[in-house]
Amino acid sequence: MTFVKGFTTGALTSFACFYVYNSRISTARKKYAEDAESIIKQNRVVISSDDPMLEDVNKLENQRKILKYGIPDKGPEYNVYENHVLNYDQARKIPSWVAEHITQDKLKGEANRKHSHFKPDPNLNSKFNAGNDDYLKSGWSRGHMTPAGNHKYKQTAMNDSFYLSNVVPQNYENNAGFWNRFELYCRDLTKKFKDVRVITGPVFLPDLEESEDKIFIKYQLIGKRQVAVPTHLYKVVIAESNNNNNNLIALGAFIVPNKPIGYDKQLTDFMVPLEILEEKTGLTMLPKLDQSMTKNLCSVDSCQLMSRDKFELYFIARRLQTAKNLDQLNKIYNEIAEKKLKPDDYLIKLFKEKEWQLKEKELMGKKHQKEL
DNA sequence: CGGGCAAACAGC
DNA sequence: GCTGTTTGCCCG
Repeated sequence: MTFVKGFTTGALTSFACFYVYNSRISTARKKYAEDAESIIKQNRVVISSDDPMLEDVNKLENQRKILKYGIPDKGPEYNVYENHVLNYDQARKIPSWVAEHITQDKLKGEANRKHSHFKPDPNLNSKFNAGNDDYLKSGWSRGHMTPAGNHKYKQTAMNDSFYLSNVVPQNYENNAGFWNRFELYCRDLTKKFKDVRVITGPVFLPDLEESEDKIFIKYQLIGKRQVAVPTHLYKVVIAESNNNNNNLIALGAFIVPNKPIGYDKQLTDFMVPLEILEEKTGLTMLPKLDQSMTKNLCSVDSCQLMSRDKFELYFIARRLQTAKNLDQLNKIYNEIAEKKLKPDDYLIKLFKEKEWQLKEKELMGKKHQKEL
């Protein structure tokens, strides 16, 4: 079947442009193009279904016309930072995924979050950037996707994680509690696995209990820029080791509600098949991974988060180290008894060291006052 | 570790 | 005068 149609001078020039500039046209293709050109010179364009090359040429010409003013741009496919890579969702003003590689070396170092500050990401199109004021007094915390604690080895890497391109509105209690323990668990995996890779991001899911015959996804928007509050957060964890020439790749996918999660819940309660996570996010997470070569993370590892006692002792230990005087030190230490926790040897040692240090300091202070 | 808030301060 | 940034102190 052959169609013959008239054409305008515009079509001729656009075709000529296409012909001149598209260097990808092969020699064989060139012949078709030349044929096409000779037909064009006769004021006719022939599109033939049994002439695939010519049809191709016409398709491309048509595409050029349709997209005369450019292709709608949803922003970069991904942005690269010192120690993480992410894709930013310009409509929701949050990342759609954040990828990172965790090793033991990266978890050691002097980088400290007190030297970092949340701020808009200067690498983004400012038109779509979120601001601190969007989060302020919104009722939601600024939750890191790749956590600050995964970048201890380098201050600039940690600073990068404080760009709001790496942040989503997260429930306070979830962020400080369950999610925090989840992140600690990921770091802990580096003790068993040489390489740990994690992809983290938001998910928007319908509340099936609330819906009846029709299903809706409902989510809050905060601030003047209307930053989207995800209903859930996900993590894909890939842990690898090659001990005894035996290459083990462990894979786990998790979807956690963006709300307080108690100690009664286990990490495995939130495990989902990767396919489900991919379906819900619209992302093929690991296109280059042969999944038949992987094992379930929670079958080769306990997937056990830190217990309540251990966790509370853990951050009491952190706070002990920041105590500035004996009064404060004792106050923090007394919390252990108040919460009916049993201090471990490490914590007792830490307290004694700090106590000695502060006593010394206060003694020096008094001596100094007397001299004056 | 994960966060916030308010006072003090600098700058226009 | 107001506004944005730093500092110190607070919590789970």
